[in-house]
Amino acid sequence: MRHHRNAATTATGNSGEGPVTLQRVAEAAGVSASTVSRILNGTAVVSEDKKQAVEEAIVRLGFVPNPVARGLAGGRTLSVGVVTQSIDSPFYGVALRGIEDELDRAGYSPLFVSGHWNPTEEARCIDMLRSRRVDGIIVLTGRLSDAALKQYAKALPVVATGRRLKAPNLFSLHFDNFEGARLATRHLIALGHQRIAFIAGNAEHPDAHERLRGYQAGLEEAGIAFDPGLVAPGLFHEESGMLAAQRLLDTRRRFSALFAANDQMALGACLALQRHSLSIPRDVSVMGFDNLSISQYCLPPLSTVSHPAYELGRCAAAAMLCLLRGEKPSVELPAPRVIARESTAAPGARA
Amino acid sequence: MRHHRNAATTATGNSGEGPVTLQRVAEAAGVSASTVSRILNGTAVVSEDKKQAVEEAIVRLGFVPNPVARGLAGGRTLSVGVVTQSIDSPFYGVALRGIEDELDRAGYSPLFVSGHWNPTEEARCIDMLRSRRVDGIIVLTGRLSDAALKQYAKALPVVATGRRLKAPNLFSLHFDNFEGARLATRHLIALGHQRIAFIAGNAEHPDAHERLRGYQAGLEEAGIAFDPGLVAPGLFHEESGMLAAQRLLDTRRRFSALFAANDQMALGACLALQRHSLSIPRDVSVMGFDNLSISQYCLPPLSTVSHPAYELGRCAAAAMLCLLRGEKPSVELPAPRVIARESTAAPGARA
DNA sequence: TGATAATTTGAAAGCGCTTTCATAGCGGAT
DNA sequence: ATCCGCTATGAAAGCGCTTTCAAATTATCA
Repeated sequence: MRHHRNAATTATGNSGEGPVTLQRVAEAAGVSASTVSRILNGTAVVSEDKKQAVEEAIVRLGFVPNPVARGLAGGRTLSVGVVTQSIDSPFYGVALRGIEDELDRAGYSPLFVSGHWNPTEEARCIDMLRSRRVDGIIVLTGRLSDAALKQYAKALPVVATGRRLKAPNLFSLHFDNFEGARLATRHLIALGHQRIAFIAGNAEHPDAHERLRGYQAGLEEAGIAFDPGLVAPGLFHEESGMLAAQRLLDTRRRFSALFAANDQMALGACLALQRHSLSIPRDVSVMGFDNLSISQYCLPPLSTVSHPAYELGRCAAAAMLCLLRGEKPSVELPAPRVIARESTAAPGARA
Repeated sequence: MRHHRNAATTATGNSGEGPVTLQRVAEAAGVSASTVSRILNGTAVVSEDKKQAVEEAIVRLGFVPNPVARGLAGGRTLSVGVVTQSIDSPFYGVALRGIEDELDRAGYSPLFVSGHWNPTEEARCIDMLRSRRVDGIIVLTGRLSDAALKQYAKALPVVATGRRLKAPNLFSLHFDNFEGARLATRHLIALGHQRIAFIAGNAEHPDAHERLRGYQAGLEEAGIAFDPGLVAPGLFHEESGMLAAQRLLDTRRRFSALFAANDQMALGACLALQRHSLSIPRDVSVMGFDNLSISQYCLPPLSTVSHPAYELGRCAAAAMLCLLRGEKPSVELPAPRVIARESTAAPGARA
C-alpha cells in the first residue's frame, strides 16, 4: 500500500519528483514551512518580500494544500458536511445544487450524506462527517431533534433548514410553509372554489403539519368550515398522492378543487383524477406545493406554490460561510408565492 | 483554532477524556499501537489473545478509526469519489442513490462532485477528489476523454459509465442505448406508425448519438426511409423537448409518433403537442427514454425505455468495491426493455 | 542441544500540515 | 551604549494512523 501522490502532481505535471508539499514550497522560497503555512492561512504577519517569494513559488510549483493533512493537523478542511434526506429527491436535489454553487465560490466543497428521514441514520451521518473533520454541517430539514442539533453546534457550526431555532453557532432557515399553504388555499377560493380537498404530507414531516394548518387557516379566513373528511393523508411521493386522491374520490364527497401538500403528490393525484375521467381543471382544479421544475411541464402545467429550493441551498451555504468566518448570518428566504398555471380554474359545470 | 474532538467522543459519550484514539485502545488492551493497527487492517497475523483483548477494548471504548488520519498515513480513507454531472439530475440522482447504498454496505462513503458536462470541470473535480485521498473514483458518463480516464486509472481504481473501455485498474459499464432506442422504434412501428419523429439529445453527449443510431436502425429494419427532416435537436431537458416539438410541428411535416431521446424531452414535447391541441396518444404517440420515476405519473403515463439508474449506480459501486479488493469486476447491466404505457397507441384517425 | 529460520511484537519514523515555543533582530527609551 | 519590549521567523512537536525495521520470542532442524 504505497502513498499515492498529490493530485497536483499529475495534474500540472510539475518538474521535481514527488508531490508538491508545503515543505517543498518552503525550500523553493527559502523560508521555513511555518512561514508558508502562516501566509496560506493569514495567521500571522509576514514580511512582504518573503510573502512575494512564497506566492511565486506556490504558483510556479502548482502547489495545492492537502486538505487531509490540514484536517489532521487540526486546521480547516475546507469542506462542509451536508445532511440531506435522500440524494435523489427532486426538491432537495436542487437545494444541493445551490449549496454546491455557493460553497464552491468560497473554495469549500460539500460532503453529501443521506439521512433518509431517520433520526438514527442522520446522527450516524453527522458522526461520520465529524470524523471526516468537516468544518461545519448543514442539515436539510430531517427529523433530528432541536436539542441534538444544539448539541452538535457546540462542536462546530451548524445550519439547519426547516425549523426556527436559535442557539450559539447555529443558524436556522425557515420557509413559511404555513403562509404558502394559506396563499394557495386563498387562490383556490378566489377562483370560486368552496369545497377544497387536501392531501396532507407525512405526519412526522415538520413541513406537513404547517401546510395543513395553512390550508385550514385559508379556509377559515374565507368562512369555509373545515371538513376533516376532505383531507387524506399522503407520504409526499407520487404514489401516495394517487392513492390519496383515489380514496377521496371513493368517499363520494364532492370537491371542486384539490390541494396537495407537494407537487409530487399533486401529480399522483392528477393521474387518479384522470383515471376517473375527471378533467383538470374543468372538473377539478389541482394545486401543488414546491414548484418542482417538472411541474411546469406536466399536463396540464401545475399551479403551485413557489418553494425556492435553489435559494434555500444557497442561503444555507451562505449562512454557513458566515458562521465559518465568525460572522452572524443575516440571510433570509424569499416569501412564498402562488404560481398560477393551468391546473386551476374557476369551478365548471360539475362541482 | 482548536482541534475539535473525535466524533465518537460526543456521540457515544465514552468515559475517558479526549477522543478515543487508536493509541488509547492500544493502552487499554495492553498492546502497542502497531498491533491494533494490524488487527484493524488485517495486515499481519496477531495472536488470538491479543486480538481478543483489542477487539474488546475497541467495543468498550467505542473506538472509530479516524479516516482523515488514515488517509494521511497513506492508508485507505474508505471513501470513493463520484463524479456526477449535475447533482440534481432526475436520472443520475437515482444512480447516486444506488452508489450510496452499495458503498454503504461495505463501509465506504461516497464523495459527490459535479462536473456539469464540462471536461475541465470534471478534471478539476477529480484532482480535488484525489487530494482528498479517495480510494477510487466513479465517473458517471461525462465528457472526459478515454485517455484521461486511463491516465487516472494508473493512480487509483476507476469505474466509468457510459463507455466501453478496457484498461488496467479501470472498469467500464455500458448501457446499450442503441438497442434501447431500436426497441423503442420497433415498438412504435409495431403499433403501426410509419412517420416517426425523433428529438435527439445533446450532440456532445455520448448517449445521444447512440440513441439516434438506434432510432435509425429501427427504421431501417422495418424498411422505413430515414427522413432527416423528422429529427430535431434537443438538449436533454424539458424545455428543449418542448422547443424541438414546436419546431417539428412548425415544419408541417406529418408524423403520427414522436420519440424523444429521453423522458424529460418527451415531457416537454407533450406540452408542445397539447398546446397545438394534439391529443396523446390519439393524435400523436409519444415515447421517451430512461423511465424516470415521474414518467409513470405524467398524463398520460409515458411509454419509455427502461434505463435502470439505480442498478447502474449499484453496479458501478459494486465494481469499484471489486477493484478495491483487487478483484476483477464482472457485473453487468440489465438489457434495455420497452415500458409500454398510455402515451403510445396505434395511429388513429389523424395520421 | 545449539544454531538458524520463522514468527509475533514494539519502537520509531513519517504522511503534510498547523501551532506552540523560543530565538534572533529591531527600534525606542534611558 | 544598554536594556526593554516588539515583531518576524524557524525549529520542533503533534494531529492519529500506517509501515518499516529491528528486537524478542518461538519453532525447526541438524
